[in-house]
Amino acid sequence: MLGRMGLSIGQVAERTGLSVHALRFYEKEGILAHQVHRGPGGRRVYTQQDVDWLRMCIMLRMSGMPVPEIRRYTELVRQGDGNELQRLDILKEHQERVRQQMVQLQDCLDLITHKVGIYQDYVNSIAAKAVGQ
Amino acid sequence: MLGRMGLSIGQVAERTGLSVHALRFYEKEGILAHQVHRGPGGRRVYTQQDVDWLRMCIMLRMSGMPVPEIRRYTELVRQGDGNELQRLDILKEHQERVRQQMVQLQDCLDLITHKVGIYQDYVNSIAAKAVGQ
DNA sequence: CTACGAACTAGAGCCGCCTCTAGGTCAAGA
DNA sequence: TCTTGACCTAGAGGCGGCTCTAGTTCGTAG
Repeated sequence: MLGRMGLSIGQVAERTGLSVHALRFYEKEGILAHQVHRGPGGRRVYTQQDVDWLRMCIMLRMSGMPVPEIRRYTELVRQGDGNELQRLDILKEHQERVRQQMVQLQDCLDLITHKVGIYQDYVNSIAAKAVGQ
Repeated sequence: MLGRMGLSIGQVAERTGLSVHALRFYEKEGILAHQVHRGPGGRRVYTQQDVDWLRMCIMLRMSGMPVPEIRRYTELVRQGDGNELQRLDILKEHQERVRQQMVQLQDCLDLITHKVGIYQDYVNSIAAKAVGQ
């Protein structure tokens, strides 16, 4: 049961939506800000902070930040104070990429919506004819 | 030189931004609405319509539609009139996915922007201190 | 002639990101 | 005692989407 603050890998999987496989993979990839503590039998014991960190990583991944870049960011955080400017650079760069991504996506959406409109009108007109006869 | 309407694979690559490899790959995957005509020596000859179609496919891909689904859509178009409702379904479904994607992306962007703000303030305050001394 | 550039085919290879397997430990419950 | 289930490690495997290789065939330019 791990005491009130400790979470098993399964519980973290539930809470984050990641698979236990993915959690171990992320750890191996150096994507955890603080080394995961081990309980009896060598089992991982996560804290709420780990879960919070993972949730942020999930946001970064979802928005397309590659694993190696998340690792670089994580390493800076692990190193501690003094590199805030570098962290800021990574975040700003990513922010810009996400903005561009959204613009692109909006263009795609406009095209799709345009085509949906055309097909919808066509399908409606066919249906109207069928009723008319 | 291919006559005024015919384009070589290289020209289409230039015009679409796809690689010639990708163009052959897309064709093999059944992602061309009309069979590509072949010129002397078995070389592909594309029309402007092919380019237009490819540009739409690129939009679908960019917005995350998987190749197999683009193929299904393409097949419907190849079959000709009568299946507009099915085409509409595919487009609407994708439209919805893109919308959700944008919402997600906006959430990510909000988080990132929030963090950028925090780091920016911090970095500014450090800079201010340095000036003050 | 020869040599270049651009095209061709079939199929292998690569990258990113997990996902799964094999073989094992351990604790609690029937 | 035996089984079940959650966990462990190391490493193989899979998937989507290209990308590249090998070995040719052309047509034009030097």
